[in-house]
Amino acid sequence: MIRLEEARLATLKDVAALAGVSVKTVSNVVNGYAFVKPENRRRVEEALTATGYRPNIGARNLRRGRTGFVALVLPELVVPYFAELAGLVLGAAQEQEWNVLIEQTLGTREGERDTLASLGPHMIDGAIVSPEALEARDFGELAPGIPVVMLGEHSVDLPLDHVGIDNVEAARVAVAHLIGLGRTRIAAIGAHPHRGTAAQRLEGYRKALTEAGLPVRDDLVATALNYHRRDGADAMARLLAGDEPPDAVFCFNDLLAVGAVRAAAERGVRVPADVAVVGFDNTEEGTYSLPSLTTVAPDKAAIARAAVDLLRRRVDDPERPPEHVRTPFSLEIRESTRGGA
Amino acid sequence: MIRLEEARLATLKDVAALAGVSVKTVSNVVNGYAFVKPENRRRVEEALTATGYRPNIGARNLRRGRTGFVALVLPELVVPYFAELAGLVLGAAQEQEWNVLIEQTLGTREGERDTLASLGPHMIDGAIVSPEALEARDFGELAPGIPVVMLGEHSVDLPLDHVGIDNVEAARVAVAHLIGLGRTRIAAIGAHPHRGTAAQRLEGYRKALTEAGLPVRDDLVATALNYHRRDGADAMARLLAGDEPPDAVFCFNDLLAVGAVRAAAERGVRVPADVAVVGFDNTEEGTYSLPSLTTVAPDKAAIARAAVDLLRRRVDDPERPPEHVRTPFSLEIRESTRGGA
DNA sequence: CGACTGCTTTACAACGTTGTACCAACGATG
DNA sequence: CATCGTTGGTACAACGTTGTAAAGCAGTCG
Repeated sequence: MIRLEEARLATLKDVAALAGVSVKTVSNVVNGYAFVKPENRRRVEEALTATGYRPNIGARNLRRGRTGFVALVLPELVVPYFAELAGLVLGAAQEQEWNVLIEQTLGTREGERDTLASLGPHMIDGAIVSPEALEARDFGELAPGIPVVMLGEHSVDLPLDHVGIDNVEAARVAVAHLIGLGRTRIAAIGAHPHRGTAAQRLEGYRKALTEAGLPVRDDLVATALNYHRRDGADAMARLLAGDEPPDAVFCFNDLLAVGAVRAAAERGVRVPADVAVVGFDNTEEGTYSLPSLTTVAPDKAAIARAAVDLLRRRVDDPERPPEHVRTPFSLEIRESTRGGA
Repeated sequence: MIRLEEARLATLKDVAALAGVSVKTVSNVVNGYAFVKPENRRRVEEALTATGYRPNIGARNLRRGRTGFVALVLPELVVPYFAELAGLVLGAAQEQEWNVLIEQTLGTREGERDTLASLGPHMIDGAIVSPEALEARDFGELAPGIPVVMLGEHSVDLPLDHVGIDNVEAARVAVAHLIGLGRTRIAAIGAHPHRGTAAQRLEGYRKALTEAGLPVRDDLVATALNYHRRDGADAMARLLAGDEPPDAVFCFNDLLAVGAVRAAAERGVRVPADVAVVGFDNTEEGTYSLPSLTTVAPDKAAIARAAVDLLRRRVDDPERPPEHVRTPFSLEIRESTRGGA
């Protein structure tokens, strides 16, 4: 049963020798060029399967000037939203015959800059970037002219393609839902000095309160420097320790919400009876948590698809004007804002 | 402020022309060759920064016969264990100057085979594979001689490098913990016909019961064809509907455990009072869930590091005998098996 | 002073692929 | 019969890089 594999992989040259034609003819067959004599085509195809030929992508790309790789630059895979999104982007990219290089920036400006710098310009055809702390000048690090699609909101106002939901409106809807439940001391968790999405969600939060004639109280806006469960728990603990603790909390992502729920439970504060909680991202974790999470649900599949489509079009035509795609979202109402346990 | 970027990226030739030396001398400087006259080195370095030269990875790899890419083949990024692991592998690979190509197989044999086949042999230096349904013959799809490191247990007995914890022992420890709480009707969730790890964890489960003189009852072993939250919930529902419902459950991963806890809660069954629950993987989700999850905690960082190290050594010396690395684990005891709510 | 040694640099080929230019048949057209 | 367009095929160069071999130039030794 021991089978000696040929040490070297077959190249066009090997196939050509076996089929008795020129290298270029084999290349033509491989690339589906029309004008090849049927007889020769057959011979080449036989030789192709006989040798188990696989094209050398590197060499092909060197010649063609394309790499077949795109980078997906995101903060952290351990954040379920990004893990889910990455999975969907992987799928969408596969349809474009693109391989995806996932790069983690860890959410810091340093990390984002290093990543952009390290992505050799020759390495990728383009990049899908989900920035957290990126600023305009950081884009100088990207190789000149690399096609980029941005995900989520970004404060930097660059002429780049962009995909995202209407964060202001989504936040407004979420908070309006809480107001509709009769809650009046509604807190927000997730304010952040440098994050574009944070600013927008905060704006939506304020808008909803104002529209309902409720005061916007600074002591009910909790900052979170990261968006992990721990940060949500810490923020909730601070809010609950205040003089007038909130009766509802709008968290800027599901992880913060999970942490907030946990912190509440640890203090004997019931969700939703004492505090209603809304999250953001509709990660699967929130549908099984106790209580399950009411959350803003962006259409992640649509985001992934749109991002890859946009990148494809940008790569094919670098001169086209930048496009902004708004993807839909919905509000998933679950136990954390409902009567149920 | 408009800056025209040069259309073409600088190549060694451009740098050489600017510095007034040969292409090879520039290459030597770039690669840190020792014997370059200081004067020339200085000139080259100036030209290097002046042109903003970045090596063309594709061309370099074509020449060197290495690609600088490794594939990480895993079932699904939405499974937190794999997301966490992927993040760690990304970090470890970065230290080896490797770029990581993440491929999702979706846990099916088809997916795993397609993935292996699509990874052009020229595309990667090696692969780290976390198989779920893979069988021995599928490895024929991998290009002959591609270095592979396997993660987790695999039933296929191939001469491959391998990293994983002692699943039998880990499962035994987990179940022994439940027995130590005085539980006697201990169920298992996660049996699977084709999964190597499932078989091993089941063996550990049986071993612990037998050692304690408890009967192994087939009606307390629940199959899960996937390891998602939904599968855990379904399995738990089936168990609770039985004649003698369990007073403890050992789940083969944390997602199953989360689903099981949810299903119990929906039926008014208290965790841990009525049913104690143990998970596996120590995902962060389990530390914030209500109740928090007692779980087997593999050292994921150690796994990632070992996998990358092993792959590096295999790439450097394809002839070395396969190595099996056992990474440590611990049992994290939390609320789901403790007195607390 | 010739030969050897060690440093420094260069020209050239090669990795595997594809675009360009060109050549050779062939049948159809003038 | 000369010409032309179509079809089928090939040789060569080039993408950007690095290994090899070899050459130039010191200085040193016998």
